[in-house]
Amino acid sequence: MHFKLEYTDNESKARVGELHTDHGIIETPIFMPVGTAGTVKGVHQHELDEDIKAQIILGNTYHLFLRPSLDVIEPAGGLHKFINWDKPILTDSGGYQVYSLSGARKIKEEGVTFQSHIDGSYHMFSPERAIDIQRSIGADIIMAFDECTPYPCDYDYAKRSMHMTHRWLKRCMDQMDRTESKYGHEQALFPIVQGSTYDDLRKESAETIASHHAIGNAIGGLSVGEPAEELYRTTDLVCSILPEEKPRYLMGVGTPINLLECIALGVDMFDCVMPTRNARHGMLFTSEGVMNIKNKKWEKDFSPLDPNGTSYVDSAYSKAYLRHLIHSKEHLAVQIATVHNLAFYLWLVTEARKQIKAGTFVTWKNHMIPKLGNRL
RNA sequence: GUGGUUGUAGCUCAGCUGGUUAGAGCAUCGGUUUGUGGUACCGAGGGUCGUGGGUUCGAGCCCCAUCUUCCACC
Repeated sequence: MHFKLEYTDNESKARVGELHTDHGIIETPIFMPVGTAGTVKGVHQHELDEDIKAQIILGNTYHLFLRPSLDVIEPAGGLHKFINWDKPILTDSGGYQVYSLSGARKIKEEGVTFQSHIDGSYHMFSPERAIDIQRSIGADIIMAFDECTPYPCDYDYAKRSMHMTHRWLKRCMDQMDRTESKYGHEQALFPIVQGSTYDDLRKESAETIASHHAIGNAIGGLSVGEPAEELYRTTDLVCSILPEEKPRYLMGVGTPINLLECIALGVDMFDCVMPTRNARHGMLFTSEGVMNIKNKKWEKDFSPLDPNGTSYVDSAYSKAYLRHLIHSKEHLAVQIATVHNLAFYLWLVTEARKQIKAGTFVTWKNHMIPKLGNRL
């Protein structure tokens, strides 16, 4: 696997590149739809490919490990075959679940013991175990096992946690060296920068991560409730230290505005549950702003869902119809809204890519951001 | 016709022996959601307690009349 940096913007730190994997090329900047349990909720794999134009999707180690479990994924031939998706997959290591399931887990140097949310059974994830599981799942990009600290987080805790994440990274890398891919394609480990919102910790963490010369690097521990200015300041600082020639993945971000602002800071890859989760609750993202399709004002609006939208659902269905489906809790509502939101997110990053190559990115971004914040 | 039964928010219903501004679920309206424990969560609006009298310091609760729901009997 390798990354080819193709263009760098003159007016910002935005870049255009290609990440070559054994399952195909990912054109950056890219947004990666989240498919926690082996599915991007509500959409078919062929829709992901043909309508949404996703180039890579996420899976989740914690969730897939508990269900269906490796006993099913391994004999299936790995996650790609199991779910019928032959483009790249990235798996999160379960580090975020350690954070989000904070009620039912215990963190130690050796690893994390936690209780299954499904049947209450006890399990232990160590850095070594997280790598082994991700080998069995077979993702192209596998994430280091880290601790994602909450916001706010006191300095001493953030510092100790960051150092443990660094030690865990070393153990992840050693385990990568001791093992090999199970399904014949290359798997790359991305390490994760931590350090909460403390500049000196972020600097130290970014330098440590950079020193490992991984194929790509990730920024974690953000978009956990901090103000947008903190997100941008920290991302800017970390990007200035991470190597130019390697892809940068900002984990868990974000809103359409977050994406454009962070692309301008030099981020290449994003993932976020926002377009999929919010779709299920009736919030649609469009190039003219966000729309709560549940609102009464759409009741008799029979115009296309999004006249500027790129996916077939945007012209095939009306606002009034989607409102009706959402209110009726119909399954088709989830499908339409999710296809729309993901297609919009993919359009946004693809358009950003074009604008960077054309040298018009900053002008375009400044034109888009006020619109993206509108409430329709 | 007689006896009993019922009437409280748009809907289904709680409201203990009468005691502050009458509650819930659903529905409606609005908001939240950032490496997915999310068909989730938060908030708001909405009732002259069938109607009219009466008893009482005080009535959704007690009494009378009347209308209404359902049941049984003639």
